[in-house]
Amino acid sequence: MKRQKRTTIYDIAQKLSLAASSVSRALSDSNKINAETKALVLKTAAEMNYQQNAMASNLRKGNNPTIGVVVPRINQYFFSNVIAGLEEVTFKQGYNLVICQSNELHAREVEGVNALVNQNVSCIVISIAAEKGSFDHLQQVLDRNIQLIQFDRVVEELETFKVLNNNKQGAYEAVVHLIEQGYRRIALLEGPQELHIFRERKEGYIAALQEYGFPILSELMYANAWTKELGAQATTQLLDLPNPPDAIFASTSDFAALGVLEVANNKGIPTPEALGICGYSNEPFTEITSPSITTIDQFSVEMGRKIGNLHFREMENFSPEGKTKTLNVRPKLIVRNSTLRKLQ
Amino acid sequence: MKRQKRTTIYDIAQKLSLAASSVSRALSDSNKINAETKALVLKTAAEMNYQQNAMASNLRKGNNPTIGVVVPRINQYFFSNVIAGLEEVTFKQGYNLVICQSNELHAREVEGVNALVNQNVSCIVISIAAEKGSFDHLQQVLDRNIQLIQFDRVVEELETFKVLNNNKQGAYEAVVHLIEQGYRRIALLEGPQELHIFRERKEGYIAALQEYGFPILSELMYANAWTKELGAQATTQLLDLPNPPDAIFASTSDFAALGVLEVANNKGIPTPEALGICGYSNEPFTEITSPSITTIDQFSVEMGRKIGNLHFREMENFSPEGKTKTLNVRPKLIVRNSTLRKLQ
DNA sequence: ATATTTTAGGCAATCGATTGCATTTATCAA
DNA sequence: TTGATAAATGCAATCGATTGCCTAAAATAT
Repeated sequence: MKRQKRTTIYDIAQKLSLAASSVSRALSDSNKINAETKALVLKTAAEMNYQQNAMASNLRKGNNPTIGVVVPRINQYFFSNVIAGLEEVTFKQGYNLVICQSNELHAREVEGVNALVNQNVSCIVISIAAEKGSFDHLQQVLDRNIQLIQFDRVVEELETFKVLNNNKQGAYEAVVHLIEQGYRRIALLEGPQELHIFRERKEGYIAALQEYGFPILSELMYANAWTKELGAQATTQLLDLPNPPDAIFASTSDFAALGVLEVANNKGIPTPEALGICGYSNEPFTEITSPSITTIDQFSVEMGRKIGNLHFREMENFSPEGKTKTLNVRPKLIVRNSTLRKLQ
Repeated sequence: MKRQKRTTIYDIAQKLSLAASSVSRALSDSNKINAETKALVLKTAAEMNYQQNAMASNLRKGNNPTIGVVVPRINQYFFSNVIAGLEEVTFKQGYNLVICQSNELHAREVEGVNALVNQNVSCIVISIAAEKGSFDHLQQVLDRNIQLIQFDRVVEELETFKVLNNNKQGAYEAVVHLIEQGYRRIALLEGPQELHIFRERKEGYIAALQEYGFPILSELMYANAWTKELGAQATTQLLDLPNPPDAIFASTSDFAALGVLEVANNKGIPTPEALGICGYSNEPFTEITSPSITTIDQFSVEMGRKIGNLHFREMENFSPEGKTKTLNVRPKLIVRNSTLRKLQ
């Protein structure tokens, strides 16, 4: 295994009888170098197959042009799309993206964040795990003057940049739509209330009902139904009520909505006629179920781009006062057949 | 913006009146250090909020415990799952994962690979872009003695580790299944033949037909149908043939199969009775279409884990002769309603 | 009590690129 | 022709951690 050493600027310098500093200047396109020399260095570097050692450069410059990302799961539609959008922006800027997944576990989240701090990344982008714990690890990021951008699931009390969906708004619009379609007993599938996104969605649900003068009935609010199976289970119980709902808003996810739909289909309850169903996230599959599922689009790729742009814009004119800036992405209701009783 | 300097080993050394080397030894758990001293250093480091500077360490040690990944699209089901599986393994080993997407463009792939080489990562994991070009960039990786693991879509002529699905096998099994279900004119939707995975699937299709004595009919093989739209278009044309197929194997993707299904549904052609449909990849949605779609599972998360394990195993007992090792992941046919005419 | 081995810790070079400052060379003005 | 200025290049320190080599002290053997 012949380990051919990498070419360094010293190798180039020696070959050209120059100082390493000149080579460095030529490569970094400094203006303190003669045009001819620069051309010569560039040519020689290419010939010698030179590739800069990023670690040396970063060490000396004291910064690492890298953005670290920590998400619960990489292979979840929403997150993988955010990452895709973010990567688009970071790549254009010549930045790298380092990715960790927390698997919804707090301990892994902490480990991931620390690893990124060690790398001295210039920014950490995070959506916190469902399993909440202390947020010392995030405070540390701030103390070290590493930019912190939280998105979607955030620690509210921490003063950082935040990029959020307006969850209350999304839920509100969904429920208003259900009411306008003539549904009168609208049930809610809730997510874990430790996460503010689920609290906000619940608020939106309540706000809409109140605005239209509907009662808020606790028997129609079902806690912790955020998978397909739990959604199905919740549906079975809700439909067994003496006075069952005529619509179910699965505010947790489209997967929960899918569980609802399956139960309805199995029981022969026609959707949308006898039961309206609305999900959250606009997963690709919602378009192709029968009937297709009404849901809320979160513009995930766009959200990723927004995060990236936020970082690079702040880098330039970093404003100490702006540390807490919050960007809101307005979600959009996607009306499909599972709630469409009336012609629009 | 007060920029409080990071604590370094020198700070700790000074505080304890020790040499930096001793601090380093204590932190790296060397055996050349007294147990008490070690404990003291560890305690002080924690108090002073010390975090190692990974760049300095990596520079000195000449390696970067990082695996770089280049895939066409991060947010594609198959790839995001492979990455998730890979991350699982790399994280356990304390390795980082750096991710780039090529967007199917050769130029971006080259840029991404070069960025990773600059970072001096210890391994590059790649699935090449559909837009093929020279593979000098990959040759360079090898020349620099960085491990290269190709997966799924590979440059065959390059001697590297490869982790593959047995595409021929998968396609073969699918077509045999169709034949056993009584389908007699089985059409094939092909992907770009520059990519070997699509060539192999075609081979599997042909092999199955031949084995059962069926003719290979070029009019039933439709090139480049690898999106939903192209799949639908292909189906329309195939069904307009004087002697149309009674089954369509969308070897390119489940999305193409979905396009087939939609056309069939629109035309009122019953599936699976009059038209059998089989996709490829086992996308989540194939389970919930009506009818559900028969497809081939690629064990993507498992594939990611295999890639990671391959790297770490080879690191230990690196065997020069083993440079070309190929791991095959055997795909599995998932039979669903879109091809099920007979009771099993 | 002396010689030998272990153990703990210090010194200083090193990884490769960058950069402030010093120096040389070229250019121009007087 | 000489002095002043600008341009190009060299020198050497630096970023922070690691590690080979060396020395002093402690532990063990003779």
